Amino acid sequence: MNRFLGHVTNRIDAKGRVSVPAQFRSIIQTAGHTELYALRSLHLPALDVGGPELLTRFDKRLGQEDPFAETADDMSFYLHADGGFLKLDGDGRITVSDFIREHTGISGDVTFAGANTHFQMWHPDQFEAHRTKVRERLAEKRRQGELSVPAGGS
Amino acid sequence: MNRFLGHVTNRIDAKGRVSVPAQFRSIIQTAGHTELYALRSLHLPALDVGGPELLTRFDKRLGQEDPFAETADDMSFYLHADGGFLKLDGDGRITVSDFIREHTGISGDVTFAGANTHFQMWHPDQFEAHRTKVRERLAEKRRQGELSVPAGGS
DNA sequence: TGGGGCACTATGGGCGTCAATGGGACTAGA
DNA sequence: TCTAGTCCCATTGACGCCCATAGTGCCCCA
Repeated sequence: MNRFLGHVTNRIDAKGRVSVPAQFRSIIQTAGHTELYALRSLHLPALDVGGPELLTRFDKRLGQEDPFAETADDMSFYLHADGGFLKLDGDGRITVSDFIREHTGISGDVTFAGANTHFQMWHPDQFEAHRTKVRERLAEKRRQGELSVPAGGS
Repeated sequence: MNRFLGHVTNRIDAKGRVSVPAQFRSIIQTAGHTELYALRSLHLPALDVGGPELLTRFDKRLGQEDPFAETADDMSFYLHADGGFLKLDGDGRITVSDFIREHTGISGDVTFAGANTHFQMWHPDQFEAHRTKVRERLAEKRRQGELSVPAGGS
């Protein structure tokens, strides 16, 4: 399966390293990459991480904006200044830099959460809090009949 | 028959594994899959489980949402981060992870319940309680004449 | 119609592999 | 020379893969 799915929590060691879950790693390595592109999420205390093509994908969207509009400037700044690369070491670990810690509050453990085309890095507590909120919002929508379960068929 | 019907309770062994009922397994294996997609039910202490196409079906639903709205983000998080794959071993068993135990309260035994296009995993007691409640609700509705049972045929 | 045997499922357990983690040593830059 | 980053290796615990066994239902045949 070539999608990022599920979530795992790993420990940061004394040297500030943390193992990227093997399942996620294999997806990236299958694509032939040894680097990760990380971006601070706009509205969540989490990091969006993926292979280098993640940046490409965002860049493409940026290209569709009017280059003279303020939005394009903002997006470009956001992508290139507020994002960065993370190097995978030989054992599939990355170093948790201040760039990561500041935005996410991560200190001792990291929760890696799948997001289909990429994955996210969270402070375990923040992740749990967000999960609870998301479930509440969706349950509410469901109660209001705004969410219909897709019809089966097989 | 390619529908999930009935319910069975199986034991979790010392290694935390439990056999998926052969009846359910055969439906999934007939489709050529060795993986299961599991999702924590929004309103029940149960897991919704099915073949990978279950995720595809939900993904399709997600595609109908406005990608910039909060609901789309929530749904993606719910589907991709709060859901995950369960691997079937050579004997048709899955390991019951904390991911499952936390949400369902499952510890020693698991009740597998058919749900037509997919099936559910329950703590036996919770399942029994839910079953009783559902029957009561339906009986009440019927008493109020809100439920008409279609005439049987065949 | 009853008995024997076959097929299959659920369950238990051994064992090898791999992932996660910890730590030492080397290198380069300050 | 000291520090930070990298590379490499060791440990351990979890998990996948394999085989064994027991219980059960079904079928066939006498």
